[in-house]
This record gives sequence, structure tokens and C-alpha cells, in this order.
Amino acid sequence: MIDVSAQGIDAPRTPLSREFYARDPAIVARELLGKWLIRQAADGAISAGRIVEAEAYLSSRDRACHATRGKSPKNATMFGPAGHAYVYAIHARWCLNAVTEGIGVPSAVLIRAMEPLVGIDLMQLRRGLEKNLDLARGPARLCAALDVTKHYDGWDLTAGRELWIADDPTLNGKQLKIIRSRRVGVTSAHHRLLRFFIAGSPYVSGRRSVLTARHSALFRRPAT
DNA sequence: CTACCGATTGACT
DNA sequence: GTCAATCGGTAGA
Repeated sequence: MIDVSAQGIDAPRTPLSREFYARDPAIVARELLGKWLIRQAADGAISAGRIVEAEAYLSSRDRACHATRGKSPKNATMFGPAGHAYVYAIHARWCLNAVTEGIGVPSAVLIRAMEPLVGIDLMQLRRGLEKNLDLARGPARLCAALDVTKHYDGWDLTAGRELWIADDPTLNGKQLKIIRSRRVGVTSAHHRLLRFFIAGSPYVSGRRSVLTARHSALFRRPAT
């Protein structure tokens, strides 16, 4: 359930490798759950949290992917090497992706929600909001909480400075319960199950009632 | 230059 | 549940 044991722990410094990202985006999205997303501001202040929700966008074989109709200045980063940040604007807000697969294959994982763990005061300040649950619940809220803007489009997430992703130092081999569902807000390829989130996490985006219904439906299993 | 559109959010009934 | 504000990116005149 809600794991607050990580609060007060230092953010991990060792970034995930290029090889981690250079795989199928559905696998990367699935495996990014539980990882820490870390932001270090110019003055050294750290803000970070645990990724609880991510979506895969599969290059030319996915109609919902921004790169499905070819390269443009906006999506150029997705055509570059894996492990770089792809930051784009939607409805006047920023969203953060991690580029996956190889050069010339424009796929990525959208990081949709995070459980705030470190630097919560700073994230509250950036969001103009106190409520911990809503600080990074949604891709644009997450970017606002971490002050991720167009400035970080193309940023190398494997360099381990300013913005990176690392293994959870508190996980200790624990297995996460993960649910797979349709992606949020996409207008094409709506049926594809390319959204992944941690079961029961209150930091996952979407309406609570919808989440609970979907949750129980997907968890129902025939007795064995 | 103008005219849309959207991987969103927050306010509202 | 509904709805519209918001503005960067993009296409087209």
C-alpha cells in the first residue's frame, strides 16, 4: 500500500544506464515503475519521488505516438539515442518522456505520475499547492513540481546531473503489483494496453472512483 | 501572418 | 459527470 518509509532517505545518485532505456518502450514503461525520478536545482536543492505511472509510445507502429507522422522540430529528440528526455507541450503545459530503443526509432515512455518523497516543500512551492497527493499526479503536474520545462528536451538522463532516474534504494527486491490499462487522453489507438501503474497507489492519475473500478475489474481472477 | 489542435488541468453541475 | 482556459507547435495562406 502507501509506502512512506522512503521519506527522509537521500535520493540515489547512480543513474539508470543507456542499455536500460534502449529496449521496447512497453518493457521500459513497466520497469520504470518504482524507480526514482530526481531533479537537482541550480542551488543544489533536490526534489524527487517514486514513479507510479507510465505509458509507452511505439514509434511508427503506434498511431498515438507523436512521431508516427515523421520527424519535426518538436519530436526530433525521440529520433535520437535512448535515455534522453523528450519534453513536449500540451495545452500550455510540459510533459516528460524518456526516449527508448535505438537511434532513428522514435519511441518513448511518458512519465505520468510520481509519489513525492524528497524536497516536498520545494515541490509545493513550485505547484502553489500543499496537497501531497496531487503534487505530481498527472504528467504536467509532475513537470511543474520538478520544474521540468522545454529546457530539458534532449537532456541526457544517464549523466546523473540535474535530471535523472535511478533504482529505488528502499525496494530491496520487493515485487510491485502492476496494472496495465488503456492510455489516458489519446484519441487514436485507444484500445492498446500501454499504460502501466502501481496497484493501489493514491499517487496515480485519474479519478479515484474510475481507478478503483478498473482496479478491481483487472484484479479479479478465477479461483485456482 | 492567421487558424487551428492537443499524450492536460481545474473548476464547475 | 461536463466544460473551457491555456499556449507551443504546426500547417497553410
